[in-house]
Amino acid sequence: MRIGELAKRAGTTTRALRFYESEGLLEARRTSNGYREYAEHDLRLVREIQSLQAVGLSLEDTRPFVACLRAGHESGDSCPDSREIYRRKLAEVDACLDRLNTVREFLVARLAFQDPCVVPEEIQCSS
Amino acid sequence: MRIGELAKRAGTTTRALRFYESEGLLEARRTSNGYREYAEHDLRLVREIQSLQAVGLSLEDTRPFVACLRAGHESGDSCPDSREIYRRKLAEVDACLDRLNTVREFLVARLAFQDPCVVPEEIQCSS
DNA sequence: CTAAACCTTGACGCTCACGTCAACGCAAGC
DNA sequence: GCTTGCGTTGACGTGAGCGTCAAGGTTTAG
Repeated sequence: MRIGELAKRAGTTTRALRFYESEGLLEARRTSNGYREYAEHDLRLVREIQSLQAVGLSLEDTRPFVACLRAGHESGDSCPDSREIYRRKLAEVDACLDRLNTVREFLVARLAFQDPCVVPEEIQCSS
Repeated sequence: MRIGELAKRAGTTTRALRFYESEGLLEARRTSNGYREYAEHDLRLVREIQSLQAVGLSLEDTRPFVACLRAGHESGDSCPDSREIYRRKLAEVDACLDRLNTVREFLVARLAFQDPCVVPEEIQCSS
């Protein structure tokens, strides 16, 4: 299958797929005219990347999962490196939740009363 | 006070202050040699901007607060526009909290078992 | 034969809040 | 007079994950 079909089946764009390749997440053999040719297996890889991005992992963080699938495992998160990423992300999420709860309380307080109030330190939770 | 002193007293940089000015958040009269000259009042404005950024508001969102202070109010969030920003932000934070809790449960589940699991839709909570 | 619909690489655009030069002027201490 | 440390404007860089041309080659349907 060529890049357009893979993109359509994965619900993404050719640009994204080329970007993944440039990042070393995806590989493709080339046909004689230089077109990329993908296998069914690659659809699985793309879907893995997408679902991980959906939970807020960076592309960088998806590497171990892709490698895990490439290594032949049935699921991308059955390898130690992948599970470590999960743990790191969980810690991040927990920290973010704490922070957002603090912010929430601050906002609620400011909306309820009009008293000056001490402000927390910094913020930059993403994902 | 000149820009360097204001930056130091506010714990920020001259670059940031010039940027605020370019965004219309801060104004300064100029001395004969072209140097910016700030009043004590401006320190208050900068602090307001900083504390709002600390709770995750964008610079754009700090405008009403700054305007409120400029209008002579004792606190930047005593004006309707400011309070509206608070409400919008609170809604954002709540949505983000929901999303992060979903993500958290997903991560915990994946770490606990190794079963395949349906993945949520999209993510992009910031602040 | 031609137009449409694919594919290729390369390169700039986007968001946000500045950081980091570059190249210069001004002021003060020695 | 020279250095040091202020200030000025302008312009490009940063990160993430692509979007969006640009300028071409290829394949297929009519």
